[in-house]
Amino acid sequence: MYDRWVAAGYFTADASSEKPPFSIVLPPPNVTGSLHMGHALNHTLMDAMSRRRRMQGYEVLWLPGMDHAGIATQNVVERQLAGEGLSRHDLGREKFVERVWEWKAEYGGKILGQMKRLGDGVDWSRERFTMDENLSRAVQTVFKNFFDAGLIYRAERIINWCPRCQTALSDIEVDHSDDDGELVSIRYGEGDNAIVVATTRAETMLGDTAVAVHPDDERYAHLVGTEVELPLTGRKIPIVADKHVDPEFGTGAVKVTPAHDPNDFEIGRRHDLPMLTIMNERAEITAPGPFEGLDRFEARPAIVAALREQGRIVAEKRPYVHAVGHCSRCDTVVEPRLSLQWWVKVEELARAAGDAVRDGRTKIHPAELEKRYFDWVDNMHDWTISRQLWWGHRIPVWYGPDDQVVCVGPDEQPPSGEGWTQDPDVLDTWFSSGLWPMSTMGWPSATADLAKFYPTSVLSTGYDILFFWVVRMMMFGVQEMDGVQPFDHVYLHGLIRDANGKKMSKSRGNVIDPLEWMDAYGADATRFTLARGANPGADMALADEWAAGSRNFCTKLWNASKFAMMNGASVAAPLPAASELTEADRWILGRLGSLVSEVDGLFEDFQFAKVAGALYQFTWNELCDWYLELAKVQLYQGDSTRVAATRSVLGHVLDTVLRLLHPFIPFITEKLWTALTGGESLVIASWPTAPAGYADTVADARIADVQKLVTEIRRFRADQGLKPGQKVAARLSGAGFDVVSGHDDAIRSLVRLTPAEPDFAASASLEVALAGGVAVVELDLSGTIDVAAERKRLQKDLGVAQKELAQTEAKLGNESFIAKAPEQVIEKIKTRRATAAADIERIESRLAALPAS
RNA sequence: GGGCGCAUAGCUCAGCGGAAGAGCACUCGGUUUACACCCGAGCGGUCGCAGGUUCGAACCCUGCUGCGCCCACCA
Repeated sequence: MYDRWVAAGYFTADASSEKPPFSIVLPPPNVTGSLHMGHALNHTLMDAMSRRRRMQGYEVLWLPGMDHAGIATQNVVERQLAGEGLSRHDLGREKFVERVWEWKAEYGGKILGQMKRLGDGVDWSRERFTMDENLSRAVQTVFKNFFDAGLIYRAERIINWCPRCQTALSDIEVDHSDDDGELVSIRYGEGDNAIVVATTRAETMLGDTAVAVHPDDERYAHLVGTEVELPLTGRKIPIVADKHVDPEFGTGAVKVTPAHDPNDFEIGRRHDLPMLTIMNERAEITAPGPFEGLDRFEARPAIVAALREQGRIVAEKRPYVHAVGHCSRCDTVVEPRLSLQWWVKVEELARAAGDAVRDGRTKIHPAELEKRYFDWVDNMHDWTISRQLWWGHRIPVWYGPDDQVVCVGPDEQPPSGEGWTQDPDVLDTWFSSGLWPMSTMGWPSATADLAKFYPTSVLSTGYDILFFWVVRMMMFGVQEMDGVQPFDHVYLHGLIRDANGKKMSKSRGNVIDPLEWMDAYGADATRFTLARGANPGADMALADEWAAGSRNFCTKLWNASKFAMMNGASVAAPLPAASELTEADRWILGRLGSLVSEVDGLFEDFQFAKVAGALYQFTWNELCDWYLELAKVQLYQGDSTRVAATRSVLGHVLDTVLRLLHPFIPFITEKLWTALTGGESLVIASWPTAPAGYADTVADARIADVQKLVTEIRRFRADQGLKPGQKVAARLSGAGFDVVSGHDDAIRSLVRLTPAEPDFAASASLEVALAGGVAVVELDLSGTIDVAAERKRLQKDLGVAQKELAQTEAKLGNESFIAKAPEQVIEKIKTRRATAAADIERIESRLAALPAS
């Protein structure tokens, strides 16, 4: 079925169309990735939005693609090489990159096949990859533009370095965790001049170029400006005063290693200290001496031991838990490292990205998350964009023989001649994925796609990615598209958790695989489950039961449709006029109209869980539980006109429900709808509008009374221990019944009541308060009535009514309430009091009339 | 350490100023001619705790407790 949709071109967008555009770019999954529940959720919602818009007559573009995922992909291929006993250096850069492309061709993009299984209606003719030629061109263009505008610069800074991946990491590629460390106190200097510092990183002391204390710290005031001898090195280093130092922590004196610690780097800059690098890119000690060549974690105990030998350790090691950064890819402890990197100056860009939301050009849903967006945008640090990898977009900068630096635009020739070399680094993956909404549509060329579909309508993603991806797209888009935001709406869904509310993760082993769910429950049920849980910005806990419930719903829909079609449901004839229909017909059509409006409103508000809930409720509780049952009476006992009308109503209601459900449940609805209507495909069918002219408050009230009467009789039967199928003779009467007497057949059929014969002798009776008055139901229980059960029931009802009376009287007796409450509220409470009083009277007389048990 | 959010029926969640709701689970009853992946009936909550505002608070304010997420350079 999916292949037929694709082949028919339903998902292929036409940029020259006259229809209004609706566009979504798929957040590109990593080329190494496979479908997890978070994807399944997001894809379901994007698919639902785009399917609905397509049915509404929009020209829909849902553009798919993948991210080259620099570090992740390079790691995968390097691991593969390691299996062959090779490293990337054995192959060399060019061969290695070739190898990555081969890997991509063979194993990459597994997720795309999984998307088809889910039913994603994406435009496959426009599939993109961040390393595609045009996307690379976009990257180069932006780099050049930023470079020329001074928004990109090269600087030596302390950066997070992964000694295993051998690359710089951006802030977001570093995970912090509280690790156990040991704080050791080391005495620098001798005698009166001595000062004790505390550190968890003793090995960096070889690179110390100062000791810092707080300017107001009187303990050390006399030492500021003097020098101490750095143990093990014989170097003299100054003691400086810096407000960064916390006098309360440790000894109040801190060793300063500007080349290996971000804080110390800042202190070093403030005091113009030398930046002494003592570790190489593999985090091995390079300082000459006995420790040279040792790994940082070997050097630490070695240096502590050497210091102890000299009597420099003044306090024993003390366990200390502190936050330590880890590489998000390989979990190696990050090493701060002084290095020359390319940076994006974010201040202006971030402000513009913030303004786009402040001005309402881009709306974030749910709006509460705007606060987080502003927090992030207003406090952004400059962004390190160079990565010491081979897989990615190479930095388009060439260095010449006389320290020349040339940035090469996409249509320019790199400088040639002796001594020119290109920067060996590649760009951060987010640099290219941040251009996604533009680059996928052909930017920097002025393409038809760009004209038609940019800015995109909605960006849908998890709130966890708001900061690093959404913000970047906003910065790039606003900057490069003359201030036009990349999307009108940002919808943020929650995170998926397991049944215990824990985050799903491979290490916890609590991951639910959407593919397994699709095997077990079907793609439709999987999608519907996710939709039912999608409250904006709120996390959802998943369990198999939810999927089973959705599967049951799909089965219910199937059975109900089958039943309707077996009974001739059809859309061949137009819906008869309201005057030719029964109250039951008008009721369901009126409810259907409300449902359509409700669903539309909720969809516009990104309230997917509520859309799904409303459809579930209507289909199961109104259509199946009531209308189909009422329709049976019309179909089996009605005349030919009645039968034809009922078939038409059934057909139209079912038709509309299938259309409304299609965005969430595409496969089953397509199958049922084409069978019902003979139409080509529901994918290109029109979105329903509320059937006009059928809403009927009188019919609604009548059916509500029928429902109440039926429910009460059922309750009575259950209390009396009657078997559901057992037929009981009954006489129905009373003012309340007179109003709904037109539904006599339906009521009797729903509660298995047979007509009262001439010799009818009631042994039990029941009074039901309806909107139209009290209905009296007299039943022949052949003389046997469970008086105890009946008394119990009546007493329970009496208790409820008495409580209600007491509550309402207390309220109405409250002078302040009467003085200040709005009129409608008081009226409502008066009505409640009257109803309660009448109920009490009725129930009491019933109780009095009961024979003693 | 800073910021944000959440605490409502056994579970997952709606409701966010005027009568405590849904689905699932549970109990009871069912050979009702679409469906047992079903039908019907029922049980189940001083809305985390303590104050305050209000005629009225699950809903607004303050504090506390417990979770969760994001950010973060306290050696």
